Amino acid sequence: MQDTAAAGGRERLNRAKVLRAAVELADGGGFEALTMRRLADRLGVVPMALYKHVADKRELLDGMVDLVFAEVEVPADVDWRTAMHHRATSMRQALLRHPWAVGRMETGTPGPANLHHHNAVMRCLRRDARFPFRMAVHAYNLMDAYVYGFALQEKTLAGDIPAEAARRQKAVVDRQPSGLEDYPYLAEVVTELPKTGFTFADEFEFGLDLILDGLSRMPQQPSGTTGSGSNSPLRPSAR
Amino acid sequence: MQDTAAAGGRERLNRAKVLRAAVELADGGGFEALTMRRLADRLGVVPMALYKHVADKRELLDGMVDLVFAEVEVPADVDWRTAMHHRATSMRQALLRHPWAVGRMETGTPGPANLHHHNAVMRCLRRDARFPFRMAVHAYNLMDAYVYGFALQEKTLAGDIPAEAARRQKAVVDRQPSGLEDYPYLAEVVTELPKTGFTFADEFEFGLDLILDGLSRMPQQPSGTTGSGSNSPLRPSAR
DNA sequence: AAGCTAGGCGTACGATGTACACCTGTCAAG
DNA sequence: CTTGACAGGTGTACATCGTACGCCTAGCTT
Repeated sequence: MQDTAAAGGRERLNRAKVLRAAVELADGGGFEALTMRRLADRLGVVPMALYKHVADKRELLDGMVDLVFAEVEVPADVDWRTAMHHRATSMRQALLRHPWAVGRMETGTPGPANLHHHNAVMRCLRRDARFPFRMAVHAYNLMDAYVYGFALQEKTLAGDIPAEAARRQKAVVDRQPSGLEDYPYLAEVVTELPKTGFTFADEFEFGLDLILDGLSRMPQQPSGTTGSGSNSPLRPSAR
Repeated sequence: MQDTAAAGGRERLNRAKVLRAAVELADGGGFEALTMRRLADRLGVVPMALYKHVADKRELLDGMVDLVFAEVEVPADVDWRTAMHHRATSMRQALLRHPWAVGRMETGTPGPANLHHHNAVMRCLRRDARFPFRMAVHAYNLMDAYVYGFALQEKTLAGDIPAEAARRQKAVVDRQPSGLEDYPYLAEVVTELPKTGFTFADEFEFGLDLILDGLSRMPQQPSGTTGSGSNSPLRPSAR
């Protein structure tokens, strides 16, 4: 069996090609553009041919998500705070490249890149940051929630496909005059925010730093490698 | 026109009934169970009848999301930290009741409850917490990202419909023996976490407190009503 | 030379959202 | 009381989706 072949010298399909094409398709046209039929078209093949390489659409998506995980870097040779900062921004960027993956990174059956990634993050938190087990879990959940949640916001506000947002933004504002007058604090956002040089990158950085600062203050930090904060051994205050 | 009537004494439909039934349907069977045909069935009506009350499925979903927003409380008569804590847990609980809404709260055209909610939160941050405008935006984005992201994690880990998770959990672990041996830090999570009395509620609380603590330390806080933290006027450290 | 098999093809089915035309009970206007 | 408009429920129909099932063939193994 070789790759060139079949009817007409066309190259044969394989799982990797299917997954890559699927990612490209979804990147270009959004999640709803990812259709078995369109994917088959793009590969010059009949829809049912895909099912020789993926069991069904769910499994296709699992494979695509694992490709995204493979793009996320978890550096191992730096202090934990730098590593976690890097992995967070790396994840955000991957999700910017693949908006269809937002909200789907932890659904379905995890692939090898997924497992590798989570293991690497836990290793960083346990071995490098020396968090006690339970604290490492806290930290992981907190960081993941923030990163995934931010990506979700960024996607829906900045637009899944770069057209939507403008339209939606306009639709809300155009519901004048009965619109923003009743909501002065919303009106402030609409009128003031554009003047501030708002960028999602800065916004992301702010929250990420605040979270990493908070984690740096948690107990069981090694004295040398910790971040900027003093490390008073405190849980976040009870309320 | 009265509500009883039409063919056979059956009560007439209206938008509110359609929306409520749609929410119940999605609550019970997950998002993919929400089908115009099933919804019509449940209302004892033919599918096309629904289109006299909602323009299309997108608008139906917009209306449903607004019902969820209406369930989220933003107390106005307490200090900002308490208010924000309450609104966050209130949002989390609403999303637990309506898992189909996770990741969809800010999509589509915002309804009145949505606008009211966002205005109330911004009012709390600007008027009560006295954050400078840009800081209020930072705070809002951070809290929202966390709450939405946490809800997303909780949904996919605990299961959209309460069956899934167990199956998925098992599927991963059962991929033995080539499974967890290569991932010692993941293995630790699988074996240790069940022993720790892990609950999502505690987990949520941890991150939320950390974030609110961090925000309490931000500049322009009034001296009296702030939370527990000291308020050194610092942005999160640059890195 | 024989035949096994991987992988592409064709057809077909049920489910979905919804366009369009129709039909009917209710109520306001005369 | 009659009439006509109209709000709202009905029926049919279509494009599109995922995918089950069976066939067909090229090329490798024996």
